Amino acid sequence: MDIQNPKGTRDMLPGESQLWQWIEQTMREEAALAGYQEVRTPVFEHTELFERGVGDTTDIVQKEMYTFLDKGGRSITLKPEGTAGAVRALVQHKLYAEPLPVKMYYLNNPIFRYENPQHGRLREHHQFGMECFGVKGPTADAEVILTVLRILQRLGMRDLSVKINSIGCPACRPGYHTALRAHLQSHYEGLCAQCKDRFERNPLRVLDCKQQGCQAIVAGAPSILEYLCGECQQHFDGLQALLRARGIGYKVDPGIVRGLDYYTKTVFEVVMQSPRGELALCGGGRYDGLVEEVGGPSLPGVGFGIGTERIILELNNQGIAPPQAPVTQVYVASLGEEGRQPAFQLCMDLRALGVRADWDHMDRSLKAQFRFADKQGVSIIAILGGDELQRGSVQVKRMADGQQAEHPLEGVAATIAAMLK
RNA sequence: GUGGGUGUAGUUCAGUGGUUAGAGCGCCAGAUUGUGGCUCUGGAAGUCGUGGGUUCAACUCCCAUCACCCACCCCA
Repeated sequence: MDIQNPKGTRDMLPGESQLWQWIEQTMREEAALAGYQEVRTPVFEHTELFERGVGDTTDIVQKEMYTFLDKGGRSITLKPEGTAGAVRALVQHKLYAEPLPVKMYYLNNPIFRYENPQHGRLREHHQFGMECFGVKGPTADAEVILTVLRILQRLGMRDLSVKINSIGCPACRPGYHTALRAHLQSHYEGLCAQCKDRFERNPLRVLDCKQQGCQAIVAGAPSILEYLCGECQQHFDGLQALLRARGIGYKVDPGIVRGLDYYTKTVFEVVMQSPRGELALCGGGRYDGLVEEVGGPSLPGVGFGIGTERIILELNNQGIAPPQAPVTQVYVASLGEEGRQPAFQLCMDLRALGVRADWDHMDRSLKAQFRFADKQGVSIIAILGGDELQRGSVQVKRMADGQQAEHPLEGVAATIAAMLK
């Protein structure tokens, strides 16, 4: 029996849950402030959804999906990204018939990609994402970008950069493809093997090749921004005006292209400086053709996904920890057989008053109970010994200053609860 | 998928062929009668990742395998 979690997965242990819950609460609150409601879709979908939605020329679909046949012979795939499932739900349940826009978010959906694990890269990770459907103009683009920035800011992060780009639409991208191909064609021999392949399938992806030779060729390539049609240009200008109006220090980077085929017009990334260079924290953009591609009406959309494990990486890099609530506030120490039941009773009374209370389950010595309670960070210990029980009272000790007083057992739960305020 | 590194108590790590494998931290217990943090003392705890092989003898050398870390690739 191999007791080991599968490669590329991680356990979230009890000691980390406060961190996750703090992040999740921040996400929920900011999404709610922007009028987004939670959607939960299945962990797996029909493979075809991703082949059509994400695009079957992408690396994700070509080599990174967890795909298998179920017992009914259906081809099933574990979600490799968050948007397609949300779009499928929107189309299937005809949410677009509701007043527009339709705004939804998903919170820590597990995302699966079969890759070699590395720094900030797992086979199962978790994403928060927001999707806004039905808005053609750049206000929605700005809204989702600003919301993710607010979340990161509220978590206390500094020095994150926002990069935006426009990759055009079906009207203007072909013109750019032609121009880009023409440029790459004249330097074809200098391209790496992979880029020669990209040249055929998706020349845009040559732009973010890291090979030196390709970089040099790309440096001289035409920029997509010179080929945007009027509508795309106007959209991009509009987005930038909105970001500037909010004082967002973004950078236009014609090199960001994104690894999913569904994007149109706006694409963006929020990038962190890891010790080994840049790592994308958040990626997103506009996908005006996706709803239709999945079988719905022609409906524009824009959204992003952000990896929670990467947020945690960056929080650790920046030395940020959540406000810690003590696991236990009040510890009820008892001595011997006769103290056990009164301790249990007092503890339950405290819990009924909303106090995090616990007692000794381990039959430890009083000293050990104190040590244990102190390690839990409790602020009050109530002591039930033989002497106190005879007098119908209980000792209440405040850990911070060591002050201790005897109170009648009757009504002491309320007294303690009041002391915590 | 390709290449490099690592894998020894709960944890961080020492230990490179030869008795019962060690340390810090953590854990448990004690330091006079029923009281935490500091200190001192003691204790428990290890299939040396796993499986083969070489050898009189393997944590140590060789091979395979698994996992982790790093690079490429790509991305959250």
